[in-house]
Amino acid sequence: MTIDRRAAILAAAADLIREKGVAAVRTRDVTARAGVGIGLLNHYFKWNELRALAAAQALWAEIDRVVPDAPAPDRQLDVFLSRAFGEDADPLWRLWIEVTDLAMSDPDMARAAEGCAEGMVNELAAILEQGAAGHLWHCPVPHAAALRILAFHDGLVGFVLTGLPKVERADAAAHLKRFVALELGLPQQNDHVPSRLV
Amino acid sequence: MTIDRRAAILAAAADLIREKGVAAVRTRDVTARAGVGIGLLNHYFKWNELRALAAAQALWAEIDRVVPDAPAPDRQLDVFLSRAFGEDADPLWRLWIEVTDLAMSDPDMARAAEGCAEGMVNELAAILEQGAAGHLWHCPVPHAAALRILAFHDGLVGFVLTGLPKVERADAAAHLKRFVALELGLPQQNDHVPSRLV
DNA sequence: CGCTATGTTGAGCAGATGCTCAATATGGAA
DNA sequence: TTCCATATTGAGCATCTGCTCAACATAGCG
Repeated sequence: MTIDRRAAILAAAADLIREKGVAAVRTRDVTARAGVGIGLLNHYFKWNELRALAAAQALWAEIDRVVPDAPAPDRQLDVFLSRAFGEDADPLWRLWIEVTDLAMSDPDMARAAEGCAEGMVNELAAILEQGAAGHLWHCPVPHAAALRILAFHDGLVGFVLTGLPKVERADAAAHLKRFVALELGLPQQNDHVPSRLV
Repeated sequence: MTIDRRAAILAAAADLIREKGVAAVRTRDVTARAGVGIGLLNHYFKWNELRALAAAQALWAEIDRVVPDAPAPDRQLDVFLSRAFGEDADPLWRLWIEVTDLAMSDPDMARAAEGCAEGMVNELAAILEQGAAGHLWHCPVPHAAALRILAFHDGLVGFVLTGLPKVERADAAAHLKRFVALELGLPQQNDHVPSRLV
């Protein structure tokens, strides 16, 4: 039995996408990294398919790297909020922006990224639901609340990463914390939200 | 004095970008539309510069088309909210997503789009400030509030247009209305926000 | 008219890139 | 060992695309 070179090609593509972004990766880069001939890539994949599968795999890998487990829902939420605009998470969100942009015109990409998007919402919704069940906060419709929080976060992340418009990371984090507190009926912690922002 | 063919090239590029998106437009498309030779484009511009200038011009044109004037700030806000997720506005937001994505790796694009981004924030901030001055609502820091509202809107628009994750236009509009009402201390209008969402 | 400066043209260049396909290697069955 | 199906290779093809540059057109001036 030979090594599974199909999987090697997919893994190489995902690695390269994490390193250079989706748009910058070429078929030749992938086959070189995987240590196989150019022809083999086209034997197993069409480039659009491979790129979409690899991008989704890269997204999951970044999500796993950025969103670690925590014991209790309130700790999980703290971790989410404190890492939301950290530079550690930049690769994830750069990739996310690129993938969603491509998904507008590439059906393969749209299909492949579907699971990631739903996964992110569901993961946050689960945290919110657990916290609500444990009376840590109030959250009648966790899925909808998760959607809102992620939408706000997504928008702010775009601002921070593109500078359109220019927003400081710390300000973005403060905005998000304030929104989440509002959303969950938690008391505002004014040390986190400078009066210049609200 | 000859016709200003430089302006014709820029205008043709902007038109094509509005029709097909930034990524789909080629130098040859632009010169053909402008009715000039290929060489003239390169005489007056570098392609990256032209693309960035034209994209910014296209953005402004879409903004002007989607955001008309209204007499009073509360009417302006109503118009903003009711059009925020209308299909009329799709071209604007598709373009916006593409431009911000490109701005991450293209300094020309980032510089050209800067004004658009600041303009959108300032325009909304002005509305919020006027409304606050007229005691229509409460808004201590209009610029920060405008930033938050646009960030939330941007995030939701991305969800609606890419389907990552899938969100209905009507739900997105309801979420945004609720967010704005919360932000401005307005009473919630429950007919606009189904209980399924909150 | 001749002369010069500026405006304009488009065939063709150079480089990039996904993909083909004839040739070759490999592994297992008979 | 022989044979065949499958795996694998990479030079080369076809296409695309921004840009060059030698040639040509035009307008203003003396």
